[in-house]
Amino acid sequence: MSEALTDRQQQVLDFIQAYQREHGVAPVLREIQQHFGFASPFSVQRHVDALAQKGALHRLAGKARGLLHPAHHPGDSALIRIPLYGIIPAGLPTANEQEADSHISVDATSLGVRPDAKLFALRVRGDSMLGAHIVENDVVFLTPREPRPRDIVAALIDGESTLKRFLLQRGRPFLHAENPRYPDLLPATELIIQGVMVGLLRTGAA
Amino acid sequence: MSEALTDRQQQVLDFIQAYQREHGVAPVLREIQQHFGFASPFSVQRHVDALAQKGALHRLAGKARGLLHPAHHPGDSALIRIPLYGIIPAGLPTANEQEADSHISVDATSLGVRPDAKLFALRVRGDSMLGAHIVENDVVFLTPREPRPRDIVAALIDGESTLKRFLLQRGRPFLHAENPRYPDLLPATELIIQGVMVGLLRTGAA
DNA sequence: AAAACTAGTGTTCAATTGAACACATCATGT
DNA sequence: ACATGATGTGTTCAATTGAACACTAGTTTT
Repeated sequence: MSEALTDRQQQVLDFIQAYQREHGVAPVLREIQQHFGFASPFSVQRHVDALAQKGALHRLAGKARGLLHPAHHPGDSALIRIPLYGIIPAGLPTANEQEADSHISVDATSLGVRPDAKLFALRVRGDSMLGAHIVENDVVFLTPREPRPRDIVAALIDGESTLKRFLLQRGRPFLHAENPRYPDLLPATELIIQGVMVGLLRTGAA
Repeated sequence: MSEALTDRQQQVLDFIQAYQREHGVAPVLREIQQHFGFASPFSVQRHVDALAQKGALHRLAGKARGLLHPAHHPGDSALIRIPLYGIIPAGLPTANEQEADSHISVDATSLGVRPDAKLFALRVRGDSMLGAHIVENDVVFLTPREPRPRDIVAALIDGESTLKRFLLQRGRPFLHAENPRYPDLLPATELIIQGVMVGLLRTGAA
């Protein structure tokens, strides 16, 4: 479907990509013109037209800076900025992202979540979820929502948040630590479920 | 440092964010105006000015669609784009990122690597590294460099890349699968080490 | 040699779009 | 009462910027 690009077209495409990364917005036709030293904006115009026709570029006709990389497509490369808490404070960490220790940026599609998902992250302490292959210092991504059975959740127990697996037994919710050294079942009533695990990031090797 | 936003300013900021996600470019002042039903573009202008002054928004003065999220800042978020391969082909996957299945964007600091690090990613097949708490469908991040003892490496064995732990025994390099069901030691000579694991991303819960 | 394609020049026009000013309203606090 | 600030209206201006046309030149294809 997408025909091969000519050398010049590839160069223009590369420049647009680089410009977007550096400035956060698409370049204007005249900026491309300047970069290549063209004497006329029309040269750029036709290269861009060609790129759009070959599907290598999506553009918003008539709109300023409407050059969009297919890769940078709506939704596609939507980065989400996830606040990382050492210990999740009591209450839901919704509004005040300021108090986060730091932030992690990941693109939504790689994490398999919606681009507008409200996530927060928690650094794992201890080995209570070793059986689920979650080790100390792992960073788990969580989203506040109602847990479903077998979800891994962050629950607030004794003022500290802990990772547990959310289970149903005889129709009643329980929390289960995936490590035989920990109490097997805790009644999940009266407990605050802060979030459901949707992903994990580990740095370094094991 | 950043003062509190008024209700209206927050609404405007939210709209800009939503618009960017949906269209890939920032909205134009008049588009914001329409969305809120303002009769005058100047209202928007002052909200945006206020947002910029409070640091909630970065803008390119005079440029069309120059409304930038601080999160989307240039330089600030040293994002690295990591090509994800299903199966790493023979040879080092350096230049041709084009053949990657997809890309994952993560900020370098969160991964604990240098911003100019050349990484690639590999989706884990099988359970050969279960002992290191790496499970099927995990995505491991690797960098091409000389392995050190106890590093987890991707090695090319029989035309397929496999994760193993790199060990020294009696001064000689060996590869070790962290799973008793797999052959314990393989001589690491004559094998191509494609990369050393520097991180891991898991989507979904366990 | 003719046709087709890529690349570029010079120029013009109009739509898009950011910026500015003066004035009005409402709430808040002094 | 008075000042202050947030919010909104109407209007005007100028810079930014995409789109178009006519013409030239080199290369490849037919």
